[in-house]
Amino acid sequence: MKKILLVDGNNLLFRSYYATAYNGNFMKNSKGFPTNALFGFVNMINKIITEEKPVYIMVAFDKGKTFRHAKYDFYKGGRGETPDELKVQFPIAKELLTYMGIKYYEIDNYEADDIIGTFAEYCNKDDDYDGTIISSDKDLLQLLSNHVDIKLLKQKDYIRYNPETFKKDYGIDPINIIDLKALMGDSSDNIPGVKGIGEKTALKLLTQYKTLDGIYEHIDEIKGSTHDKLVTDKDNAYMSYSIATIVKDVPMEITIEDTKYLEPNYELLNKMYEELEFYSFLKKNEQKTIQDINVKIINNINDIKITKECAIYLEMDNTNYHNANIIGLSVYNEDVSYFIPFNILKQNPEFLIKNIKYTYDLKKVLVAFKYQNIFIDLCTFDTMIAAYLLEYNVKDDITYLANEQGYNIPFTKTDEINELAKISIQKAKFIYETHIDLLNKLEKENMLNLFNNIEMKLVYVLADMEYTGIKVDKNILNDMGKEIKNKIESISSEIYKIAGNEFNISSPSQLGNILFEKLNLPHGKKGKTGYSTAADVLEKLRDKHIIINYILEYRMLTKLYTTYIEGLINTISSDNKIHTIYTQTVTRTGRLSSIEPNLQNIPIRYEYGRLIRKAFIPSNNGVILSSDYSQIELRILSHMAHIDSLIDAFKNNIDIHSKTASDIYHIDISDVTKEMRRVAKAVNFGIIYGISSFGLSENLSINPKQAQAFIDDYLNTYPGIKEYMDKTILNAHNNGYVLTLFNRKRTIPELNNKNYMIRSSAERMALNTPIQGTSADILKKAMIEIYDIFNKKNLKSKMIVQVHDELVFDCPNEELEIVKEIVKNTMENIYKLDVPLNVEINYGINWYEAK
DNA sequence: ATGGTCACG
DNA sequence: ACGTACGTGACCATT
Repeated sequence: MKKILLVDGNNLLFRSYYATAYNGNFMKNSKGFPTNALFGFVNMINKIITEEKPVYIMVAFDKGKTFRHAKYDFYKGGRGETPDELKVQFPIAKELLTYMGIKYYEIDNYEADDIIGTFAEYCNKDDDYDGTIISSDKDLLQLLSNHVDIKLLKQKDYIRYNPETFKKDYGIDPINIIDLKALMGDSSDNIPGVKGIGEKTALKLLTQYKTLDGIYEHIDEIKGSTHDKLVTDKDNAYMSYSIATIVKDVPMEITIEDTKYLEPNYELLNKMYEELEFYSFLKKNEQKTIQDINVKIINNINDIKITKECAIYLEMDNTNYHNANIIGLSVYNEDVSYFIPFNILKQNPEFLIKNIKYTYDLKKVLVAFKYQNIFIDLCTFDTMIAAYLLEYNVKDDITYLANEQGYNIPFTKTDEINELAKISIQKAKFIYETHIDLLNKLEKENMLNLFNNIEMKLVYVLADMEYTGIKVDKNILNDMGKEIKNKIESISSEIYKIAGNEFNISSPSQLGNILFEKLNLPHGKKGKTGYSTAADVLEKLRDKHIIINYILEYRMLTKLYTTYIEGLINTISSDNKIHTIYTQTVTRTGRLSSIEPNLQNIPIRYEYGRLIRKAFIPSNNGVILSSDYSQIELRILSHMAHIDSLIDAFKNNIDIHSKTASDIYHIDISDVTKEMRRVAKAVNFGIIYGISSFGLSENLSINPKQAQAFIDDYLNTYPGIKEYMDKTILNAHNNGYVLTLFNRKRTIPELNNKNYMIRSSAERMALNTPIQGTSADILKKAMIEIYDIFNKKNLKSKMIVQVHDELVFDCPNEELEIVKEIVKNTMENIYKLDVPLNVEINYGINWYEAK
C-alpha cells in the first residue's frame, strides 16, 4: 500500500496569510516583499512531511475562473479580490515546492478541490494507493472513502477523519455533506442553501430521509415552516447541491506515479530561503559546520585577560538549575573567546564577575552561582528577557532563538569538551552580537523602562526567592498521604462494586464506557476521543447515580495524592525546602509562572485540599506571612475605564460585588442577597475575561438569554465600561496588539482571523491582557521595592512565593511588625492609580494558618 | 507527544 | 448558526 498526500495549496496559503496579517502590518523581508503566508506554508509542508512520511505528494492550486465561486470572498470584503500581498506569494510557493521535490498542479477552470477529488478517485479505483487529504476546508470531507482519509487542520492541531469517524461525529455519511450544504448553505463558499434552514434542521432531515432527493420525495410528510422553506427554495437547494459537489473527473494526464516525492534541490531551496530571509529553514539543509572561532579552553586561571564587558553563557548539565552541575562558562567579546571549565572557574571568579554584562537566562546564572557562594549583581542585559518582551519565541535553550536569528548553532549534546566549548562560545557570541540590536528595538517600542526597571531588576529578586526556597514539613505530607491513600482504596472498591467490574477509574475513556454505555447515564458533549467526564459534566449527573459522587471524590483524592503529596515530596531538596523556578518569559500577559513544582496552584478553595498548606512552614521560629491585593484587576479596570461610581466604591471600601449586585438588580445595597452577590461576582469576572453571554451562562448554570440580560444591565449601569471595551477592541484591531499600563506589548494576530470563534477569542484576549498584564506589572514593581527595602534594612525576612496577586514571606517573629508595615505600605503605594490599592495581610505558623 | 482533567489567580 | 469565558502547570492515559 502506497500513500499519497493530497495537499490543498490554496487553503494552506490563505490560512497562513490570514492567521498572521493584520491591517497591512505583517511579516516581510528586508526588501519589503511580503513573506508571511510563505513562512506558514513552508512550516506546514515541512511538518506534514515529517508527520506523514509520504512516498507520493502533490499540492493543488485553483486556476482561472473558478465556477464554484470564490471561497475566500468573505476575506476580501466581498470585493472578490485576493489581496496583492497574498497574490505575490503564490508563485513563490510554487517555486519552493519544485525545489522541495514536490509536484504541484493547477488546471484551467478548476479548483484545487477538484484536482484533489480526481486524485481521490484514482485512489478509490486502484487498491495500491491510499490518499490523505490535507486541508482545513470541511468541503473536502465529501471525498472520504475506504481509500481516502483527511487530516482536517484546526487552529493549533488537526482532526483525522475517515468515513467511520466522520459518521460517528456527524451522524451522516461523508457523501451526504453535499446534501447538507445544499440545505444549510455555506456563506464562506457563496452557497445559498435553503433560506432559514441551519445545521440542526438539515441534519434532522437528512438522518430521516438520507438525501436531498429523499427529502423532496417525502416532502408531503414534512410539516410546518420547514416544509414551506423547502418548497420555496427547491431550486436553490438543487443549485447549491451542484455547486457543493466536488468534481472527480478533471481531464488531466497525470498519474499518481508522477507525484513521487523527490530529493529536494538544497542549493536552489536555500537560495530562495536566503532571499525570503527564512533563516530557520535554512539551517535544516545546511551542513552543520561550526564556524571557526578561536576558542581558548582555559586551563589556568591566569590565562584569562578580560578588560571589558563581555557576554557569557553558562553550560549546565540539567535544565533545573537547582539540581544541576555547572560544566563551564563561555566568555565572549571582540577580544576574547574563552571557555572556562568549572573547576577552573571556581578558583577565583571575582575578577570575572564584574565584567559579566550580557547573558541568556541571567536568573539561571545567578542561582547556579549562589550555590557556589558567588554573587553577581552588575549584569544589566539579558537576551532572554529582551527577546521575551519583543515577543520572540523564547525557550530555555538559547539555540532556538539564535538559529531563528540566522545563526547556525547545532543542537548537539556532547560531553566532548572541545566540541562543547566551540558550540558554547557561539552562544556567547550570539548574545554579544545581538544585544545592541535588541536594546534598539526595546527603545523603539518604548520598553526600556519595562525592561531595565522592572524585568531586569526582577531577575535578581526571583533568583533570591528561588534560592531561598520554602521549608516543608515532610511528615505532614506523609501522614496526609497515608490517610488519602486509604480513602482512595476504599472508594475504588466501592466504585468497582457499583460498576460490576474493576477498571481504571483514571482513564477518561474507560470511565466514559462505564458511565455512558454500561450505566446508560445521559452524556453531554463529546470530544475528539469520546464522552467528556469532566467535573462540570459529572456535577450535573450527581442526582442520577450514586457512582458519580464516588467518582468526583476519587478524582479529588487522586489529584491531591499524585500532584500535591507524591509530587511535592519528590521536589523537596536535601535542605528540606522546595525551590521552585519562576519562569519570567512564558506568559503572554506578563505574569510569572512557577514550575518544578508549581507553587502557584497549591489547593486552597476546598478545605481538605487546603490542609496541604500546613506542610509549608517558616524556616526558623517565625511565621508565614501572606499579603494579597484585593480585587486588583477590577480596580485596574475601573482606573483604565475611568468609572467614577466604581472608583468611589473602592475609595469608600464598599464590597464591590455587592455594589455591582445592587446596581444590576436596581436595589439598595443592603437588600443584596448572597445569591445576588454570587451572580454579580461572576459578572465582574466575566467583564475582566472579556464577557460572552454563553461563558457567563455556563459559569452560572443559567441560560444564555438570562446571562445576556445581566450583561446588558451591567453595561447600561456602567456605560463607561462598554465604551472602554469598544475602544480597546477597536484599537486592538487597528494596531494588531494591545499594551499594558507599563507598555508591555502583546501582539494578537488572530484578531483578523476569518473564523468567528477565533476572532472573538482574540478580542477577549485584547480585553483581558491590559488588565491582567497591568496587574502583573504592579506586582513586579512591588516585589522589587520590597526586596530593596528588606536589603537596605538588613532584614532576615524573605519573600519566598508569588501567586499573581499574593506575596508570601518567611518572617522571624521579631520582624513581624516591621514586615507587615513595609509590605502593606509598599504594595498599596507602589503606583498611584485613580483607585486605591488595598492589601490584606495574614500570618500564622504555616501557610494554611496565614488566612 | 497530545488530550483530558483539575489545581491556582 | 457558529461554539466560547482570561492566564498558567502537573499528572495520567493514550497514541
